[in-house]
Amino acid sequence: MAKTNNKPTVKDVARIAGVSPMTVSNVINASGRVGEETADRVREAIQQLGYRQSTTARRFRLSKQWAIGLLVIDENPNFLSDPFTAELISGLTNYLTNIGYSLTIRGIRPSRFDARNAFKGIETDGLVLLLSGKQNARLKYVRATQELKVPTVMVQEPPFAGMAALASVRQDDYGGGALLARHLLETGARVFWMLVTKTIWPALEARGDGFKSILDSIPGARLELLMCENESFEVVYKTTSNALLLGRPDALVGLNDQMAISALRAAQDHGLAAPDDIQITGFNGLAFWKLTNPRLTTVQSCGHDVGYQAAKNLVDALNTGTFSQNDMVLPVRLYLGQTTSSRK
Amino acid sequence: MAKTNNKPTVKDVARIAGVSPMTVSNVINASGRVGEETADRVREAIQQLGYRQSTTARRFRLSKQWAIGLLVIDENPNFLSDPFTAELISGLTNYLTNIGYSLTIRGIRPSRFDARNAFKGIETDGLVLLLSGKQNARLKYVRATQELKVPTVMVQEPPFAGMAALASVRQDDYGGGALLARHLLETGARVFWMLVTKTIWPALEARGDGFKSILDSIPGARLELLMCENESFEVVYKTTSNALLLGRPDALVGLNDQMAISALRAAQDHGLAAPDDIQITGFNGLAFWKLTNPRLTTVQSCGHDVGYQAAKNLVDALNTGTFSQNDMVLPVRLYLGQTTSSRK
DNA sequence: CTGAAAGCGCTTACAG
DNA sequence: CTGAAAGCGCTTACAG
Repeated sequence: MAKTNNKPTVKDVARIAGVSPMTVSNVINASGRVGEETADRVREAIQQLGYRQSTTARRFRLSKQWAIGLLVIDENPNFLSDPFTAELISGLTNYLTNIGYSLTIRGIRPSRFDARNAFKGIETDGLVLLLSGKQNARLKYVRATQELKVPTVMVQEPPFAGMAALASVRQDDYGGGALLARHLLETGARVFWMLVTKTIWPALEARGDGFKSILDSIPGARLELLMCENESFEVVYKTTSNALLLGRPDALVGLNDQMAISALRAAQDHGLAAPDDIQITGFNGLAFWKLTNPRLTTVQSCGHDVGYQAAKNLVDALNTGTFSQNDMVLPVRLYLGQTTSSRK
Repeated sequence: MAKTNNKPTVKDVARIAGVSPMTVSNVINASGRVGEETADRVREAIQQLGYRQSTTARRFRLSKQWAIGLLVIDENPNFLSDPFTAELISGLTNYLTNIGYSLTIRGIRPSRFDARNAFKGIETDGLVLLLSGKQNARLKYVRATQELKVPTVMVQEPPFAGMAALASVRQDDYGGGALLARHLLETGARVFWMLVTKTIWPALEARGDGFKSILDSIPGARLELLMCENESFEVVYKTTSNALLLGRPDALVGLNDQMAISALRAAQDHGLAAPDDIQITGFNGLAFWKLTNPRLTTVQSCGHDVGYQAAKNLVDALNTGTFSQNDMVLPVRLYLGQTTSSRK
């Protein structure tokens, strides 16, 4: 077959330099078993021809991709606009880029998930999973990804039992929820409304569960759920606003900052001031949180670290054959803002 | 050489189905020149073996990647936290995923840019460029990318003359800046402080230039630049705060919403209320902007559309050989919020 | 230190 | 409708 394009190859370089292709290969990959003089000749030929190594051919030959896939299962196609996800991806790429790996991101909407086609065109050395949905749905996604037979790290998700090629890296969302509950209880709050959405994210669930766990032992403490169709400003605002027509909690609990702020706006428009009339807490404390007014009481997430550690754990597993740590849990910390009272 | 792994190949499928490898290939790629019965036998064999086509081998064979690269030149390694960039990427992936392409993102810090190594490991059918820095630095990046010899689209950047394999897709930032200036002039404002950063983004420059262009013909109108080391909350807050000790403009002009809000907080802490004591405008109106309080007067960007059109334009060029449009400019619109006065 | 041979998995002409 | 041959660009044993 005729060449489809005229890019120079190792063969061309070899001819110009008067050596064999594998000597060229050795020079490029710095194997160090080439004479200095020969290597110089090869480098000159590379310059002269403008030769660039074909990554595709190399990947093919070595059946190694130097690439990690990130799979996000989200109903929202614009999942990058979530600050935690953006931080997570930053952490992943910061680690991977340094060691010459690239990250391939794929977002799939659960309603369109099809085990046969979901991973078409994806070929990576490892996989990072950010899953949403009910436990059995998440298990389904994990089972499907296992067919790719590559080491996999789930982020923001507790481990599944009995899957060796699968590790977890997550932050202590449960503990963060507990921190918020203790703080609010100390201010005297007893009646709580928690904003939840139909899309289930295990991390958000953990925050909620951590919060509830503290209330259980407190007499008089009461938690109600405000179910929002999705986490857009409009929906959270409207849902909160409607609920406030019928009652008023001591505190509104958002499972992330966006929802907390949306609810805060609704409360303000009902003439309620934070923290005196109503308290509000969020979760994440990333990027835009510093711009919130009043500054939100929140738990500072470590999305970047979760991504960084997930990538590190995964690449280590690629190199050693096993995960050094099967469930990594990173700490979070409470940040007191202006939307909760000081101790009463 | 022995096989490095035991994944089934077309050969294995062919043997089981009792056909030749190219018949398997024809079935997989639905060439349609295979008898129904034979095709069924092949599909059964695929099922039985759990065969998955090797994307790498296919890419290698056809020297086509079905992949687009996004190159971001940014001093900030966490460039994903910028709402516009996140929207842009959403737009790119939304278009690309639908047609079976993937997006490879690479962020490079200008100080570390090295033409020889910048694109190591990147092999894509096309390139999208989001550049920062001075004009001649940007030109340098573009020249370097041209060595990859793939069609390239610059986003948020006006076209460079005389480069055929290069097109531009951007929004009307200049016009957006002009909209804001006209609006502020109508409120009676004459003295403006514009928040600028050391890192030069052509889009932000265009916003500033558009703004200035309107002031030029207005007697008494005065523009001063507040130079911020970077666009973090802390720096913009501090810079604005220091400046407010020495004077007070009629309006603060942020070239994006983040900076505008940061400046607004400084103004508030100086006892200035918007819009009565001081007016403030932003730019972008994406994601978190709805959460701003008071709601910022801004220009609504279309980062998603810019990304979507850039991807479409690029893939069309891949298929046809030339760009149908060399400079696409998308419209923006003014959104009046609560940080500017109504007409006086 | 350097090279001739073989092959990674796939698909495009070209025959039949 | 189906197949035998060739080759995409690279690198790993294996010789010398």
